[in-house]
Amino acid sequence: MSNKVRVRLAPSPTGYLHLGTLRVALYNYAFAKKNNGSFILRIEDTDQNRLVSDAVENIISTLNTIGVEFDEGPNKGGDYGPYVQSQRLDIYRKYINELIEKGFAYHCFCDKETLDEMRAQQIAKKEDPKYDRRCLKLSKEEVQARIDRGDSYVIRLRMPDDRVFSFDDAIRGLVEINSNQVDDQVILKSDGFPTYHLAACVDDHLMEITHVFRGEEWISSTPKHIWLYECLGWQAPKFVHLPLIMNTDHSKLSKRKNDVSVENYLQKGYPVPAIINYIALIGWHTSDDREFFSLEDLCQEFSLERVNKANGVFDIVKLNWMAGMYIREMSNEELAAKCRPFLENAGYDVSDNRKLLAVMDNAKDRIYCYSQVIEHSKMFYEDLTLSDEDKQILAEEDSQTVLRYFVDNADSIPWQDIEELGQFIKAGSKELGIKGKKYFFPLRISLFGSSHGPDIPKLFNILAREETINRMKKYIK
RNA sequence: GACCCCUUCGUCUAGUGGUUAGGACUCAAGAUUUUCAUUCUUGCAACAGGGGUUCGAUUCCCCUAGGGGUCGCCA
Repeated sequence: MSNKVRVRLAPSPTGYLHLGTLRVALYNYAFAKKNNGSFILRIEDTDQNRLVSDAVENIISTLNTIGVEFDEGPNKGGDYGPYVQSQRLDIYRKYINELIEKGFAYHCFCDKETLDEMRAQQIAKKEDPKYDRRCLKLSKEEVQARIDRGDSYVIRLRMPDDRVFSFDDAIRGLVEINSNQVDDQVILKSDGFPTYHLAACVDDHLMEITHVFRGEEWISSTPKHIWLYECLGWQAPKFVHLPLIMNTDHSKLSKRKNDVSVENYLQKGYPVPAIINYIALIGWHTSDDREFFSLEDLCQEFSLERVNKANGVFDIVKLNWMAGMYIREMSNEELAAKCRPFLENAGYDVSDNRKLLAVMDNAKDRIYCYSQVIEHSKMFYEDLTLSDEDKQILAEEDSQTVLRYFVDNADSIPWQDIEELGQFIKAGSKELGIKGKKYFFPLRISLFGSSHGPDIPKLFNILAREETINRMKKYIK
């Protein structure tokens, strides 16, 4: 076996790509790149009841748009396939049989009701709920008889008694757990599918995975996995238990309290690099004050030593700030390309490229995701709806004078240049002897639909001559 | 409840046996701007508590507390 680093992302297709899974993917990917290793995608679809039909598709396509590339995987191929667990059932069966033969695993015929009752009794007696191994006492003949009879059964892993399992976690260091705390885990379900524990261990070994990145919720079942490797005569990989991402109230990040699927953020039009950057920073940081990292930066800078131990709160406010920073860094052309689908979807005619770019320039400072471009551009593409208060302002004599002034001087307005527009507009104020709100409100209201908004010269520039004059004329009595 | 993991501003974090404990987000104030947004400046705000070890602990050790995770034929 080579020493080459091999890591895998092993999502179960029970939903769209989760923020937590994204972070594991990012760390895996960066770790692989940094160490010249391989990154593998493996689909863990052993729970047939919770499958979501288009989840695999979503997970792969989302990972693609994020930009993490796999060296091996379901639609990619590789020497260790298949990369979908439901296609590896015979492999698992083989090792399960081996475990049974060696006495490390046994048949269990207890049904759900029996187990529930057993647990209830144990809890009542203040004991730790654990399978009491009643089926372990069954003789070979009894077991065979019940199988022949067609009784439904599962296979359980027999954990050793009173043995301390310890492992050197890459993030936490030495972790020790006594086997007495660990249940005889079901490794083969009655539907013939293995559970995560068996499937993941077998696959990680067969696929020569060197580092297992996963959330810290797996720490307490790690003894099962170590034991499994031992029973099969295999060497366990290095475990890398990552801290969890939490809701603001410090509960485990959940659908109920946050948008947890990456899809949500993609749909809203958060810049992909911002999503990557923000998520990577929950639980990882360099030793300096830097906080902007591209995927490439991450691949260069990432190290396990700098992954935090403590859970991290997902703070949408900071994500929004960071996303806004990425948008402000974009050129108007880039932003237009990203926003175009949203604008077209809203039914706006964005064929005038000059106008589109000017609208983008204005929106850039005000949004943190592309979908928000609508609320900051609708006043340039739709007819304005004015409040009664604003209508009154426009009806005032000074307002009328201001509007008429610009309509009458349309020919001499320097429409192309914001600087010159500014000067022209200032000069108008002097000439009319109207200044401050009296001067600027009618302009902004008639052109923009609100007394608060972009600079007047920008408004002129965005709308250009024809539309500016038309909008003003509309409110001249 | 048992076991395991964790603990620096509200949040993400940097950091060291001796620092005014640093940065970022948020918030507040100010500047710029006719207004809004952006930008800039300043400010508020943390070493969970108690014992040790030490000349000296935020930093090392122990205990307590708090938070989180696990205890499924889910992953």
